[in-house]
Amino acid sequence: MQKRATAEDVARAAGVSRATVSRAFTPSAYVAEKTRVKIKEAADKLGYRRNALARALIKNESDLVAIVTGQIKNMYDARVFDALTSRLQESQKWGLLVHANDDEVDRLLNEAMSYPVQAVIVRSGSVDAKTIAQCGRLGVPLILTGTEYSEFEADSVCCDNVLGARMAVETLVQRGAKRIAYLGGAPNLYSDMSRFKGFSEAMEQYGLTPAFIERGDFTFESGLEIGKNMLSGSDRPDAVFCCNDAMAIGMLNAASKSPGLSVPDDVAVIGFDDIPMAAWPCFELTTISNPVEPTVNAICEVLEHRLEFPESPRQTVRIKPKLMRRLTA
Amino acid sequence: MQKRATAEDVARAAGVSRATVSRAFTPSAYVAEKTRVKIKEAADKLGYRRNALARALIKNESDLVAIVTGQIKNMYDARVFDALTSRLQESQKWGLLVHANDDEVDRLLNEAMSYPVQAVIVRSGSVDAKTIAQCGRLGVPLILTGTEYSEFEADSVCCDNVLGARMAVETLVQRGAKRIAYLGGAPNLYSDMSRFKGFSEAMEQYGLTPAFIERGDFTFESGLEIGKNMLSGSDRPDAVFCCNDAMAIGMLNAASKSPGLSVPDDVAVIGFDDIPMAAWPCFELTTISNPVEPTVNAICEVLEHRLEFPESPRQTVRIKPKLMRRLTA
DNA sequence: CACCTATATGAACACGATTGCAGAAATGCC
DNA sequence: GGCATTTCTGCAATCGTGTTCATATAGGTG
Repeated sequence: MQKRATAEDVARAAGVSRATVSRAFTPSAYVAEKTRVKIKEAADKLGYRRNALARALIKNESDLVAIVTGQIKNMYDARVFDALTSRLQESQKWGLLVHANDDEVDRLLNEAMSYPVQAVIVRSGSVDAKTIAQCGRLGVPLILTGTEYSEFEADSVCCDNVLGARMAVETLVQRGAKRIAYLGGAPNLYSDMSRFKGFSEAMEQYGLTPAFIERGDFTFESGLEIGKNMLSGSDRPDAVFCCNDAMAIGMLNAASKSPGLSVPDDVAVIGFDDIPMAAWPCFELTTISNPVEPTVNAICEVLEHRLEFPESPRQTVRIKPKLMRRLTA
Repeated sequence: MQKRATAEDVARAAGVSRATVSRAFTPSAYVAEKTRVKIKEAADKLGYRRNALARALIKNESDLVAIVTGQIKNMYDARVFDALTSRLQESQKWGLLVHANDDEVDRLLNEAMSYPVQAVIVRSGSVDAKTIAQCGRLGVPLILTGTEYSEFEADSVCCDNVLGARMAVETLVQRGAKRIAYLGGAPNLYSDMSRFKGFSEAMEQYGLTPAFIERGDFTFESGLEIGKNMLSGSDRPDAVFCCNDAMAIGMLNAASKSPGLSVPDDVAVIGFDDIPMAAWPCFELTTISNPVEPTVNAICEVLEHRLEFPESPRQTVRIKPKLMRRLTA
């Protein structure tokens, strides 16, 4: 195994000083065109690349961005992640991956902070106040997405969940639903809290009380399981608002297993997110779209703004959800 | 925005030299216990973390591993990615994400090589000989997964696709299928090539000729579209081997849209991968499992072995597929 | 030719850490 | 106390690069 070629090696090969090699790779620097060509050739021959670590050390710009993500449980997470990393790369930033369950976020993020990342994007999991303070102390901006912590010094980008849930209830009410059920996720998660808030507000506004309030874990399986119970009794709801599409599709499956129960006439189902699967002909799920592109764009814009103006007041961007009307509601 | 505290700052605060601070954070070094405590306290107060970049520069161990991945199109990709990153972290390695379409892999990987990563794991996309040579020249081991390039100097970990496809054909033949169709992906992809090879070999062995040979793009939509055509004619197949589950589920949907066609009696369907969705009660897809855990474990073992013995001969690990018998075949 | 300016280059320091070497302090033994 | 040994600490060099400063060279002008 050979060692990486350094600027020193290139300098020797090209018969110049190390400083000149450095300049040959810096667009704005004074280097005679002839020298530059000579250096680039020598560099090519040796397979030289500038050492990003040494460079970052000096310039204090590592071009690294930590991306904190939990387990990717469904295609919605996958798509956001995908779009985000790809978009970051376009702005010459590299994602340093921190894969953590909720209870590990703090420990792992702390370890990752050994790398002087230029920002931390938290896509999931909860971050505690101490960690946030730590980021602040290290001068690393923090961007929270999919959640919102109004108490803390961090930017955030998030779907307007309250509005989305309201739209869902409205859609169900317009179909004539009276006994509407709520199927959420773990109540400590922001997405459950905020969607439940929108749901409750809208219900109250229409003078309705929830037929059921149940919580799963955002997976298909939990939607199916809870759905089976919910739809089997004589007091079954005539509509269900599910906090994400995976659970909604589980609910649809539960409905199709219940004999003599048709969707949407006997029970309407509406989801949240609009994953590609929702549009599949076997589901045709009506859902509230939580649009990926705008979210990712907003994240990157907030990031770039923050890097340029570190002291600017913190931002909270709310992405507007959109009703995707299909067959189930 | 404040600056990061450095070892110098801690040294001043604790009244010792920078060297001693460094030693306080090195488990095996000679430091008086009292001094170590004093230093740790000062470090805590200042929010000091060792700068991983400076450390990597000296020790020539960045603990970074480049992970090259294409677009995450389905849950199989997502699960592998998930498991891989999480597993890497357990061995104190950090993933540097390179998100690239097939035609960008070379360019982006080259850029990423500015960071002295300790290895490159390529999960998708094709890498050309020049890039592989470049990795070799930089002394960075390359691990290919999901593909195999026997010509190149790289380790690889891959499902035994030939065997898996054979098992699929066998399963269909045992049900009495005679007119078996093949639904693959782009023929330049290793997964299509190798699965087609296994399919063809098994068909020949049983004295059968393929009823259809079609290729989609590994998405649900392409399975649905091709399925509609394939199943509508009078010469329709009595069984279909699909190269992945997403297309197989598209095919199932096409079948359910074809009046009077029942699965598996009129047409059996078998997939590949065993994504969680395959087990959902609405699909119950029989499929060839391409197990995630063993794959990821193998990748990490190969990686660790390679880092410890850089000069050892290159390895090719084949992961054994497994038949998951459900209702569709 | 003398002089000035614009352009090229190299020497040297900086970034934040690790580590070999040597000297200082502490300890043990006679 | 004198001396050897062990434990601890600081100095200084090092990793690979960027950048300032000073100097050297080329080119133009009178």
